[in-house]
Amino acid sequence: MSESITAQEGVLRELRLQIASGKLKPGQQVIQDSLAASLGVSRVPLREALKVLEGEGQVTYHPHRGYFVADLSVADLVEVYRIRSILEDEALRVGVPLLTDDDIEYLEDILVDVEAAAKTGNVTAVTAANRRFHFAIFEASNMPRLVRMIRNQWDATDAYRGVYFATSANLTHMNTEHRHMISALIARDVETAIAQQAAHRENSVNVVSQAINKS
Amino acid sequence: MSESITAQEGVLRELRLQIASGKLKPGQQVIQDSLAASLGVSRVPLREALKVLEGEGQVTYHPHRGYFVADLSVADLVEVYRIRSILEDEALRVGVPLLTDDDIEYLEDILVDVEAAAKTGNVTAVTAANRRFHFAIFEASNMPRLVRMIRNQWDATDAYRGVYFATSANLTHMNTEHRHMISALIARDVETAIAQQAAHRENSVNVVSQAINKS
DNA sequence: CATTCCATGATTGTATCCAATCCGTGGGCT
DNA sequence: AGCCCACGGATTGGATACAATCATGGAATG
Repeated sequence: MSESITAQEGVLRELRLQIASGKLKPGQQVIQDSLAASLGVSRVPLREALKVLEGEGQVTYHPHRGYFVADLSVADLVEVYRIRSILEDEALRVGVPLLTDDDIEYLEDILVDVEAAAKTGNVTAVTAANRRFHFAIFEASNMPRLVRMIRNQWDATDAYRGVYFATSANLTHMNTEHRHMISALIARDVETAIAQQAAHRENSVNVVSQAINKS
Repeated sequence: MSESITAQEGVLRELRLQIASGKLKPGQQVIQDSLAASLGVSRVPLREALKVLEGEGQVTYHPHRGYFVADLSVADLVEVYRIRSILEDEALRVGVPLLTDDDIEYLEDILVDVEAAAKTGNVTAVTAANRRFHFAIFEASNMPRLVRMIRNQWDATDAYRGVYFATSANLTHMNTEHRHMISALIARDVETAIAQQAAHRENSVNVVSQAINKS
């Protein structure tokens, strides 16, 4: 039998997808009645899922007026990336020295997935695999709270990330970065890993800030 | 007329108090029916408030089994304080140079409140004023997301903080620390401020870890 | 005696209903 | 015309009712 899941969890997953895919656009109000209906549930589990997203900063909430998909200002964007950088630096500083050879092997397996996905050009698959790669590294820190905070920051900009991985130049660039990163990890070279991760953020922030400026 | 507030907001405030005061003990299951009844609301707003607390790590949630007041392990505690330290360092590094003379004056006003509260020995008042002091500093960073993350980390250990401010020696110590801190702020001396804040955390972690070990 | 199974009560999950609030709109007044 | 207020539709907030799930304990079985 497939995993018995609560409606609320399913709703949460679906909402994340709709925000990341742009089906729910930044600034837009979430009309609970119609959204709940379109998801095939009542408003109760939907509202609980929205509370979770509110805590992550993916939506904002105004009492008696409802939930709105978060609309980041440039200042918000700068803050999110600054926070990402201090959190990710810490995760790498702690985690890289703890990497086992098995961990490295696992990371290389993920890289194979990423590159395979890149060949097919399936943007969703690339995005997911890229994420798995970076978070597998962060998780080596053994700091689950820290990793969750980093994940929240990534999610916060999902609505703007757009189609970065849709052009082959960007895909090639990503692969190069990943290869540099894994070399640093094999050498357990913390500082290079941190620098590499910073470069990765640099690309990301450029894509996202363009998306924000367009809107 | 006083602020019209939603039930859910009131419930959230009350839950925070009950967790911080130990009325809801770490590890204990939250029985929604009875708690909702004791708060005079139905389960719907209670559940939404619990979702918020779950996002902050104050309670844990197991589908179909319910919510439990978070019970920190020593490893969790270490992680929370490590995260606090990187977040607070950043807030000070950004915020201290931005402090205006007005800000400093405001901080001194708060310190007067803290010391007045200390004289009365009202633990709740001291705790609240102490918190106001530290967060007023953090807020100088103009990084609301960062400040919120720091606040979450403070909240995470509220259930264990106990009666630190109940002994006069500790109160005296706190006042001394605050005076050192404000000197550093007046001098816009980032590094000393960071060191002072680290010392403050050091006290805190000792208190909290004792509380965890007792349980 | 240990183990499995099921019945049962306790608790959570969700749908539905109604109340409270907000917001736009239009009529009346100056 | 411009302003104010009352009203009505749209939407959210919360209470209640019921369904789904889980945990407990005791009976049946080996």
